[in-house]
Amino acid sequence: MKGIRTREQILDQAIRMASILGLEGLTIGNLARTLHMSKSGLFAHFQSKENLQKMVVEATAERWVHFVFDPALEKARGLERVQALFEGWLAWENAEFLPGGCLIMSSAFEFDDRPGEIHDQLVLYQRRLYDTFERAVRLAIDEGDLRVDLNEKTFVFAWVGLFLAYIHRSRMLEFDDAEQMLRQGFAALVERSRA
Amino acid sequence: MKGIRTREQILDQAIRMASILGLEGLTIGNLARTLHMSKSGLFAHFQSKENLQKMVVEATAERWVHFVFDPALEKARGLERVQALFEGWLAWENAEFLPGGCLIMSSAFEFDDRPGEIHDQLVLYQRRLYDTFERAVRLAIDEGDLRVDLNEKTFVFAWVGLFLAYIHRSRMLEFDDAEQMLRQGFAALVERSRA
DNA sequence: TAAGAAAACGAACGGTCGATCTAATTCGCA
DNA sequence: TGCGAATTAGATCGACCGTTCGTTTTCTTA
Repeated sequence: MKGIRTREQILDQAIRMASILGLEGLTIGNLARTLHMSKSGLFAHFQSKENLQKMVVEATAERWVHFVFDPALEKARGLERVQALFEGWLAWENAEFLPGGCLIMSSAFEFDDRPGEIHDQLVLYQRRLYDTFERAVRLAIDEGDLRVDLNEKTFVFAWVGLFLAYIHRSRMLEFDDAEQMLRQGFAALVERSRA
Repeated sequence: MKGIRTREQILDQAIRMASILGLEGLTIGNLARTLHMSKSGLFAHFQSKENLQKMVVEATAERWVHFVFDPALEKARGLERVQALFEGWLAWENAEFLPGGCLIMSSAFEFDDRPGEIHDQLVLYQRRLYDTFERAVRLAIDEGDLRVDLNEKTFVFAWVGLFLAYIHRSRMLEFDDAEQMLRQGFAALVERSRA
């Protein structure tokens, strides 16, 4: 019973560290030291490093659903829901439990050339994210908010691009106009996609 | 004399490996093994791991200038040069000497939360890339190819975003329509920016 | 071609990695 | 309260990390 609770705490901290150091930079010794635990005691909760990484990715994906997807689902289908996904994803990127930013996206760039189960798992969640967004855009078209000749894949491609450029500009270049440029870019994307 | 030549070969291979494994994933032992050298013999060329990483980044940036920037400079200022930068950067991303893709961009996502000299060096080159692109767009405006009310930062922000989305879609999601979507997205960006 | 410089080598260092034991502790529940 | 199970600690393993050392090989050139 207690084990489950501590495992949650471990995963919580592991997500924090992985968002900064990456899934490979995350080490069991460092994680245990931060949590004032022994390496072996922590290790017992997971059976391998790779398993820990998997669980970190899975727990992060679950949080994403709760933090970004579920609230947007409560909005009416159409442009309103698309906007909610946009705001939710942006808030997610800057959430206090992800000090290094969206772990799913940064892990994608980390593991794009490293085959294995983690890679496959990440691909799965990336595609779900695209599917989620494309479905919301498709509904916005059906609802009459966006142009009928709009390609939802094109829309989401540009959307993800703006988001990645935002991450790059805010985290790497440390320009403080990054959020403004993201919002402006997305607003323009929406405007030229309106019905 | 010979040392310089071997160091070039080492850096050549180091760039290859770093583009796949990242600057941290690159290890001296692995690099030496691949080149059929001893660790110590290779190490003598650089004085530390960090120094090797710095030289890898510097050598990559030099190549970028030769591969992307210089050819574009031979084009006439204006939209033609912007297009040349676009094509050059895309060819760079898929160049055979960068099997893992653009090292500058992937390193940026790797080091965005790791302070130090490498981070600062990367920031410098990132900003140069933005400056280069923005200057080319500015010239295209001055030449009358693009709208006078166009903000070159906004244009480049969207451009970089499309490029990052392309990397993500082609390398991570492994969708084969990535290049098509990039070209289509960039062409649309140019079209709505025309004078 | 012989001498000095440059380059590469092999062995070893302290440290950390993930992983595996056994022993001690703590927990849940009859 | 006490017992069995679940959980944590501690010691240790082999592998690899970056780094240093003294030595040997290879190159350069006088």
